[in-house]
Amino acid sequence: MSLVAFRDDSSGPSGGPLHPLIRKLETIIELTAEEKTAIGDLPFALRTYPADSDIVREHDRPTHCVVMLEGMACRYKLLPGGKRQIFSFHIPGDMPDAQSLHLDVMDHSLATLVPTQVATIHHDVIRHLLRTNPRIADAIWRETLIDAAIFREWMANVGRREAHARIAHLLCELYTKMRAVGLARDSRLELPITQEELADATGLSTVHVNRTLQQLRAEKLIGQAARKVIIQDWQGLQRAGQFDPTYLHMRRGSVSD
Amino acid sequence: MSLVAFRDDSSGPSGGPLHPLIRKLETIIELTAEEKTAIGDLPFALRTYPADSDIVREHDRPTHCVVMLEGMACRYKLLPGGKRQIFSFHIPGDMPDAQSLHLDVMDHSLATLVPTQVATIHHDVIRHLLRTNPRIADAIWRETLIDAAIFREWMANVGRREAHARIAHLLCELYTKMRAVGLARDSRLELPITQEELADATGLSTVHVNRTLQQLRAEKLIGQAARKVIIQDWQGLQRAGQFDPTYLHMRRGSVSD
DNA sequence: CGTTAACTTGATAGCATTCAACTAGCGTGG
DNA sequence: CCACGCTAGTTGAATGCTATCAAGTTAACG
Repeated sequence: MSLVAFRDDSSGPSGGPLHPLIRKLETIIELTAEEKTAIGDLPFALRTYPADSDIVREHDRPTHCVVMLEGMACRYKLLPGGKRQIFSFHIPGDMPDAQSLHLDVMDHSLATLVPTQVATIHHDVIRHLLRTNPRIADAIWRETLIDAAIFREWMANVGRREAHARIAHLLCELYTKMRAVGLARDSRLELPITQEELADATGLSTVHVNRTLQQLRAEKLIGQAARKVIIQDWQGLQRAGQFDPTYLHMRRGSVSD
Repeated sequence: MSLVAFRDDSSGPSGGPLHPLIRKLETIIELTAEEKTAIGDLPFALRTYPADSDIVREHDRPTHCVVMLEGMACRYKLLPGGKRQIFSFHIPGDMPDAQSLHLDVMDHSLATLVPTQVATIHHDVIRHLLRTNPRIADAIWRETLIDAAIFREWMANVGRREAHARIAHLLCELYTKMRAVGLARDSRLELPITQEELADATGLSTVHVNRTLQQLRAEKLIGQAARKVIIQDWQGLQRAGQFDPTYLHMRRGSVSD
């Protein structure tokens, strides 16, 4: 059902396995037919990971980049003492370790949340693509800058908002991002994220996340549902989370509601 | 006295106003003479700002990039409710709004902490430089990725460390970064940062920052000094802050002690 | 239908905030 | 030259948000 979201409406019959990446880049720039072909023809390897497994680990020296095709992943770091901070969630089309093109050692890890399929592409291949297609290089650079903007917003979220707003803000962001790539619609999003992961993303304890979600439900901002979030009051949720999507740098028209 | 740190030891007699940028890039890659000339010859405008004034504001659409020449600045965002989160501190050589090359609207502000001199360079000029000097483009992309790595570390700092470690970690980072460009030495760094700014960078209250600093002093990790931090126990401070400089992605040899 | 992971609930403890007042340092001006 | 005034830093008391601990409940899954 949700696969419909990935169908290629604009680039002809095939689509190809790397299509989610093309689709994602097209939310940034218009790609020419040649550019789409250049991406679609990239040699890659398909890899499938079970839930909760590391794709790339801190201290690794990757030789390949990862393109998300299906599933969901997160970047995180474990601190001495055992606490974990999650930095971002990633959905199909994302290239979560683009930084490894320029930074040789990983300073954090990338892990799956659910069974996930990715394409791995050798750095040399991508570097050649970027050298010969400056517009694609710019688009990917832009992507990494948006990543950074999201990190900043999360920093503000964790540092200066209280639990209620933090959770609301995160839900607003996830809904907005997933909606933009067709993974959510009608105020309904599949969220394969446990409360523990929500806690590690917001700097809270699981217990407090649980209570805060209950409060949001009591306020009729979101609805009850297993592994799924139903937004009952989008305006209210944005208000509660002080959500202003500017930092996502989406194109006009793709911002929801 | 600290101006000595800016003198150009490697590139001949002049240096030129943009020398801090060249120096900074040289901590990333070896620049050829031609590349240094290309940067040194960039047309720019000098601008001087008093302390506590905005250089770029949220929602601006910059047409120029800023290169820090002298002083200190920070990036921040004000949240509804009046709270402020500081995302980063910037020192001479930094290009704090490089993102404006690819993201048209500012999602945060850039402000001075002390009287500060910057060079502004038109986007078109920089874009031309990057197009004709791919290695410089890569170096600057790399810089923006390190920025992002620092954001992540700060997120973990704010989200998962308690006050004592947070402050210690921040001091370790500032010392390491400033030492790398010659703005600190002998465990001594000039820190024109108020406790309020420290608080907004760590997600704490000024009162708690004050008490935490006192504790660090009582533990003999740092020394008492106005507008200056003297590190009395570098090993201990790193331990207290769980500081591991990997995320700064500095070249081997430039990491201190 | 048993087993485990995820979620929920209640009670207690604690780190950090807030409020309010006070001190120190420093530049300005009488 | 010292008073004034402002900013930055300091201190104490009270409150509160969130964590922790421990136990129970639900849901998912083979």
